[in-house]
Amino acid sequence: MNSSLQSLILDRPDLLRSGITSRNELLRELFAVPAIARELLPELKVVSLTVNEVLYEQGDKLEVVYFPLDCVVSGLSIMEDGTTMETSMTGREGLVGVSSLLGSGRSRQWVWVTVGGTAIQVETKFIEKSVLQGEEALKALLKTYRSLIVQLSQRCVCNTRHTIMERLCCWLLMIHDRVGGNNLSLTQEMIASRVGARRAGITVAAGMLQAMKAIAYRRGQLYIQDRPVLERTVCECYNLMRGDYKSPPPDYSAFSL
Amino acid sequence: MNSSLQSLILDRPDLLRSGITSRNELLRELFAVPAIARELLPELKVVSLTVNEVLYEQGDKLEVVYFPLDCVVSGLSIMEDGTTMETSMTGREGLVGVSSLLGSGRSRQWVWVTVGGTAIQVETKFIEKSVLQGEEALKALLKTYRSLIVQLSQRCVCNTRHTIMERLCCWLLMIHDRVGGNNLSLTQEMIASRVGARRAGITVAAGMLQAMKAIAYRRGQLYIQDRPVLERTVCECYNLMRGDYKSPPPDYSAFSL
DNA sequence: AGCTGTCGGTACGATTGCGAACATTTTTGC
DNA sequence: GCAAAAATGTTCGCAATCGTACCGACAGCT
Repeated sequence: MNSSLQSLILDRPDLLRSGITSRNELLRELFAVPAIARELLPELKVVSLTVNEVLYEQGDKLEVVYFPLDCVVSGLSIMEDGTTMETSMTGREGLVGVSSLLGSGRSRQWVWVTVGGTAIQVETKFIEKSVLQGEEALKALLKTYRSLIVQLSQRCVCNTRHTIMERLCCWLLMIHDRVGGNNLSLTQEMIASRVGARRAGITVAAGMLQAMKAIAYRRGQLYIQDRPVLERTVCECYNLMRGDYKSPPPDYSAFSL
Repeated sequence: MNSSLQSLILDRPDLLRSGITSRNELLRELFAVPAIARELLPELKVVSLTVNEVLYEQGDKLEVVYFPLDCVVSGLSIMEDGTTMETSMTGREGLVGVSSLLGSGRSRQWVWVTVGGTAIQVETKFIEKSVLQGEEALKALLKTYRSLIVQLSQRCVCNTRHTIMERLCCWLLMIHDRVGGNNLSLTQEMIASRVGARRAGITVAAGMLQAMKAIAYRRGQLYIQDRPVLERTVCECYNLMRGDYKSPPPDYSAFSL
């Protein structure tokens, strides 16, 4: 990173605090190109996203995109009967609102925050500009498209053929990968809407995981107690999806939250 | 279309016969840009794809892509237990092998031909060149990414929450949209592997559709007898996916097959 | 004509998960 | 402190689907 860029960053204590330069993998990749970094940097905004916050409704114009730092955002389909189902999740490995780029610019889904935290918000037009500027940004963004496609395909398979128990493990591991910590604020109701099952179904499966000492659960607080147990219980789907965003093990010791 | 382009096409009776200039919607869009048309035209190859032909295996390098004209190609996941499931299908509205563009260039899935027919084959590198050349090609291709994402999301929901009957209707309508005709060569075994159900389950559902006079079935030959009945029986998913590739009603009268 | 493999129809028990309750406990708001 | 709301635990009957198997019909081949 050259010195003019360095000074630009030093002017933004908010960004420094958020750990922007390394916590979102896609953003880090974009910033590896100095020209893009210089152009995007002044446009970044650190925002705090809270659980159940709605980022886009179906049909909304996508005017901003988000690079999650430690939050997880879900793409939800809401069916005619009112039940909701998560089809994808995005965390620090990707970008929320990719669909906005160079297209109709309207959301096809509801996009809700599943795990609250911090994200970098940028107006879509600035990202678009980077994409058209050079091959690097385009490649990085196409990679997130592909990542999304892999996730969607596998979840399609998983939801059709695997048990609630397996799907729950899968989902928990995916969340765990995206959040830096073992404590998760998640109600069973919420998990149910994400995994695509009844709340009562989650209660039973989560109960078994508790009995196996894999997780501990208490009123909206879920603690990942023994991840290896989850990894042994999960179906093949997890590893296939994981392979696509394989990231270095989270290490946040460098950041003061 | 300017005259030099015209003469280029006239030099290729094979392409003319295949109806290339209008039968694949994405290709038509790309050809609207004269520069791209001029560059791609000499590289196009008309190929005939037969049922169950494997276009890519998982891990294959994607060296060619296909623009289906009247065939349908499926992206399949093969699970550890050997069962297969379709997660996406592509016909004349799109491009097979999009994932190849500007990325690892390796397939993440098995890609099989579900309905045989004709397609235009192009080496990946030529398409890549077009994409990097101007915004139009990029936009057109990103649109197919989005289309794929919409299909995958909706199938994710559909497979999880809807009955085999609804899913079967959905799948048949999607195939029907992509093929110019009411006669389909499809065994129940094959449909089962696409819809993600047992063969016996398909027999029952297809039996009901026969009783409703929606389809007629005889040893690997399926005839769409009354499409409106299918449309009344299908779940909301079909229309949501359909909305994304809404194309003019197929009219092949202009082509001699 | 006879053999063989494919395809479709059918059956049956087992299982999973659903829909809809209701009970209990904890948190929250007043 | 108390009522209301939220979160979890539990139950029951039922529908959908699975796994598996068997049978008959048909098509292609010799």
